[in-house]
Amino acid sequence: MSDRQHVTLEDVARTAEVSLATASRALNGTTRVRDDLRERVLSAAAELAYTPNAHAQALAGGSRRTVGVICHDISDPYFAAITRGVMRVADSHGLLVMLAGTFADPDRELACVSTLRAQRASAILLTGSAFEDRAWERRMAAELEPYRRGGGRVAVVTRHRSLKADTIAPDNRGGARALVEAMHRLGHRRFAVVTGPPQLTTVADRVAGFREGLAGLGVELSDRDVFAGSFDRDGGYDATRALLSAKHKATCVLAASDVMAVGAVSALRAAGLSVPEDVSVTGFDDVPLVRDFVPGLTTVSLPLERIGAEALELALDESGGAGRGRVRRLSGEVLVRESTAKPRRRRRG
Amino acid sequence: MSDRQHVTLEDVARTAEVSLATASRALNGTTRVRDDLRERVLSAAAELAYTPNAHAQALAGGSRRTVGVICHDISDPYFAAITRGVMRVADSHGLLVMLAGTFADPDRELACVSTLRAQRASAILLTGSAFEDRAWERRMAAELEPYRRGGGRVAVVTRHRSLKADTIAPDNRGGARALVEAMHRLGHRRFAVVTGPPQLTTVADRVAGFREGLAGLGVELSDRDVFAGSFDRDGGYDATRALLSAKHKATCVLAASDVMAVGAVSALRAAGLSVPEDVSVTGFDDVPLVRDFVPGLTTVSLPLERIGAEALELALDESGGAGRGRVRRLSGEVLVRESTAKPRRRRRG
DNA sequence: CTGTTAGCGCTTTCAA
DNA sequence: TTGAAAGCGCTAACAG
Repeated sequence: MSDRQHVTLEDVARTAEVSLATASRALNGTTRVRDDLRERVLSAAAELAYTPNAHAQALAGGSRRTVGVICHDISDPYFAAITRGVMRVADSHGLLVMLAGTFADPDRELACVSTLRAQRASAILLTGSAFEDRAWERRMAAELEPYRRGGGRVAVVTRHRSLKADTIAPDNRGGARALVEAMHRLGHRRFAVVTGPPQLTTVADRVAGFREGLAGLGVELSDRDVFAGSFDRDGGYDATRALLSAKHKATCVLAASDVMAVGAVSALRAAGLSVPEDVSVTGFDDVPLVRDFVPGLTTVSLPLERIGAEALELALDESGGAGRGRVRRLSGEVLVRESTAKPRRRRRG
Repeated sequence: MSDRQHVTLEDVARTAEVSLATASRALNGTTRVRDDLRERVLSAAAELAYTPNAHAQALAGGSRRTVGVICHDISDPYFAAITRGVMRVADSHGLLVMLAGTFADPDRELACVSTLRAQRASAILLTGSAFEDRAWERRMAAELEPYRRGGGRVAVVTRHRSLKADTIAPDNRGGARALVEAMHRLGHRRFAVVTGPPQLTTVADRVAGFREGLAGLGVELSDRDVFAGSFDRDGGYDATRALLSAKHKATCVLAASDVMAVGAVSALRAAGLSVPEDVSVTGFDDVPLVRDFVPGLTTVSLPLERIGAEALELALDESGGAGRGRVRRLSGEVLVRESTAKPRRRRRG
C-alpha cells in the first residue's frame, strides 16, 4: 500500500481478515472455501486492485503461464501468420506469448532459447528454419536438453535435423516438386531459382524439391541457375538483379517464398520486363496480403496460421510419445494464378 | 540434478565449492570475485547447463527483464512493423517481449494489461488504438494506475484520451489533411471514405483529418460518404462493396489504412473498375509489402518501426516528467503514387 | 573479497 | 474448512 509498492496477497488477506492460505485458496479456487470468506477475499482483492505476482506464483511451484516463440522476423508475413496461430491457441489456454526475434542469427537463436529457459516458459516453439550446421545443432540440443529435463516442452516448425523434437513439417519438398511440375506442364523448360541462404532448412528443402521435380522431368537445374540473397523481399530483388545481369534465359523464375517473389517481380519490372508476358514468377507460402497482388502470384499455399496453432497444440499435448519427435506433416497446395503463363517461345516436350 | 528438476544456483555453488552468494556474484558480475573462484563458478555453471530462474531473480528484487506489447493483431503489417521496432530496442536492452493480441476486443485489452501486470513487465506498450468509450477508459486507467505505482512504465501509440501516459503520436490528422489536399490538387472533388470502426481513435483521427482538410477546401464529407467495415483487408473489401452498391460517385476513395486500401482496390477490380483510371484509391501507413503493389498505392507514410522503437525508448526513459504524459509527435509524409490520377471528368475548382 | 542470512510473494503440505 | 509454516531460487544487506 505504501508508495511504489505492490499490493500483495498478504494485504488482501489482512483486509479480508483471513489467513494467507485462505486468501490464496479463495482466489485460485483450488479448495472449497466458506462462501462468506471467499466473498470477503474477492472484494478485498478487487478493492485493492490486487494482481498476483506471477513470478512468485511460478516460483512457488504454481503456474507456468507463458510460452516462448522464436522467429526470425515478426514483420515477415510468414512468421506473423504463424505467430498469430500460436497466439490464438495460447489465448485459449490462458497463456502469454513471449516473442523473440533472431533476425536469422544462429547465435541469437541460441541466446533466445536460454532466455526463454530462464523464464521457465512452459513451451518453446522454434518457428524459423534450422541452420544446417552441425556445431549449431549440437549447441541447440545442449540448450534444449536440460530445458526438457525440467519439464519444458519443445516444438519446431520445419525440419530440425537431429533435434528429435515434436515437429510440424510443412511439405516444402513435395510442394516445390508439385509446383515445378505444374510449371513444366505449362510449357516451361528453362528455370531459375531466386532463393535465400541455403543453410536454412526451409530454403534447402524447397530448392531440393525444385531440383528433384525438375530432374524427374528431365530438366536439370545447375548451380548457375540458382541465385541466392537474403530470405526477404530485398533478397528477392537483389537475386533477381543478379539473374538479370547474368543474362539468364529462364522463362520461369521460382522464388523460395512469396516475399522473395514480390522482390523478384519488382526487379523484373524495373528492368522493363513484364510478368507473366516476358517471364513467369512463382512464390511459396501464399501469405495474406500478397493474395491481392496483380498479377496474382502462383504459389504453394501453406496453412500458416494452422501451422502455428498446431505447433503449440503439439507442444502442449502430453499424450503419446510427447517430446520424443512426433512429426505432424502438413501439405501445401499449388495455386496457379496469373503471374505464370505459357512461355513465349514454346517448345514441345 | 535429479530427474525432472532444474539445476539451481545452489547446485552450481556446491559444484564450485563456494557459497551461494559468491556464485551469484560471479555469475552477475555485481562485485569483484577472486579470479580462480569466478572461474570455478563459471565452469560449474557451464558444465551443469545452469540457467538462472528468472522468476526467482525477479522475486528477489533483481531484474525485470521483460516488456509487454499489446496489439490488435500481429498479422496486420502495421502492428508487425511497430512490434519489430519494439523488439529491436528490447533486444538491445536485453529485454524479452511479451506479446499480447487482443483482436481489437476492448475487454481482452484490459485482461492483457492485467496479465502483463502480473508478469511484472518493466513496461507495457499499448500499440493499438484506444477505444472511444468513457467506461473503458476508466477501467483501463484503473488497471494502469496500480501498475505504475509499482514502478511499471507505460507508453501508448496514438492518442489515448485521459490516460495521461507517455505517448507516441503519429500525426494521423495532419497526414489525412495533407493527403486530401493533394488529392484535391489533383482535381478530385467527390470523395468517399472506406474506414474501420469509428470507436478506434486512429480511425476517428484519420477520418476527422479527411473531413477537416476537405472542409477547408470547400468540399463537404457527409456521413453518407463514409463506409465502415472491420479495420482490415476484408473490411476494406466489404466497405467498398457497400460503396459500390450505394452507387457512390466518388472519383477518389480514401481508405483509412493501406491494408483496407488493398481490400478496396480488390473490390473495385472485382466490379470491373480499374484503378486509377476509373477511381483513385489512397491508403495510409505505407506498410512494407504494399509498396510493391502495382499500381503503387498513394498513401501517407508513417515511420512504423521507429514508432515502435520510440515507444519503448520513451517508456524506458526515466528522465524528465517520465510517466506523466510526455508526447512525442511523428509526422507522416504524403506519397503520391500511381493508384491516384486526375479524375476522368475533371472540373475546375 | 567471501559467507551467512533474511526476505521477495506465493502455494501447499501438515495440523488443528 | 482454516491457519501456520516450510519452502520455491535468487539477491542483497550484513558481518567476517
